[in-house]
Amino acid sequence: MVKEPVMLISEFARTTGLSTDTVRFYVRLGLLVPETSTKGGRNPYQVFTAELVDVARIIRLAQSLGFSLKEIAALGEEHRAGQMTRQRSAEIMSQQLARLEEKAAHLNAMTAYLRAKIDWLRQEDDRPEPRFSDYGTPPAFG
Amino acid sequence: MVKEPVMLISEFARTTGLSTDTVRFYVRLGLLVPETSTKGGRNPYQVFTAELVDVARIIRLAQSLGFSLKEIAALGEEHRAGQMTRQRSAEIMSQQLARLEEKAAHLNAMTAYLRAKIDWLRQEDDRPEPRFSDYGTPPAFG
DNA sequence: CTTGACCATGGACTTAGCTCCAGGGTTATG
DNA sequence: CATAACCCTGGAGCTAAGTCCATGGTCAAG
Repeated sequence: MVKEPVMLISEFARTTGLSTDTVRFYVRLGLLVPETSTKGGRNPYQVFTAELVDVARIIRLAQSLGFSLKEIAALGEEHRAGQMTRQRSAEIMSQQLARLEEKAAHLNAMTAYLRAKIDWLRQEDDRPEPRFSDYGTPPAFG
Repeated sequence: MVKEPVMLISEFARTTGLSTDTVRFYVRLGLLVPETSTKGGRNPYQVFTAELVDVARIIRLAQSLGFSLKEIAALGEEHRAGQMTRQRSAEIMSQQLARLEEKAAHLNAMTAYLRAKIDWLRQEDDRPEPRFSDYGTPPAFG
């Protein structure tokens, strides 16, 4: 038996780089679901596992890629809510994956455009300035 | 001479899919810099060019990739502020490009993780569940 | 059994990014 | 010149995502 790292909120906050306030905030939103310690009396302490450290990292990453906490929560919600079959879980994750790939496409469009523009700027020539519309994803957002 | 499409705010809003309120908001933030019409008397009308339609698209795209309006504005600020050399512009854009590539790395990490997990879910085997920390970018955010 | 380090709750406050008026000017049309 | 259809400014209000107390309970050390 390897000892699973288990910690209280402030240590968890330190290891994830979040503030305790933010951690509690995420717990309220259901993004993080810590266990309940027997300690703490009427207001029991929350205990966080190593797994939750991973979850926290995913949350921050997803967030930095433009997903809202609500969207991120939805994922975990469904995961815990129903005792889903592995198949169902896989389906949901595939949808999530599709959204990531969409973002990747947008990213590639912007990257290509920027590259072209940088290139254009570096050459002292008189080709026409690159236009974003030529590199873009068609006019669809979300 | 091809007629550059020039429009007033409501048409611009329609073609970009933004609300006029949002457009005005962006103008206030300096994200969009329309020209000033001679019409409108004391409160002159703003006129928007096709170029700005492109800018609006870039803004929305960048935003969907997790850039804040402030970050997006900073880009354009510097662009307009100094009469920059092409070299300088290229440098700034290269930095921007680096940020995009960083995001791309994050995206790839998440994508790889999700794929692994989906795969794991679909196989009814008993390999260990994939851990995000094995796919991730090291613990650095921003 | 006191003291310092934690923990919890609840609520007020902040910033970003919009959205929604109200009030008033301008313009094109008949 | 009336009237609809625009335009402008200014300010209030809203949601998301935190942040910042104040207040009070719990625990471990000495």
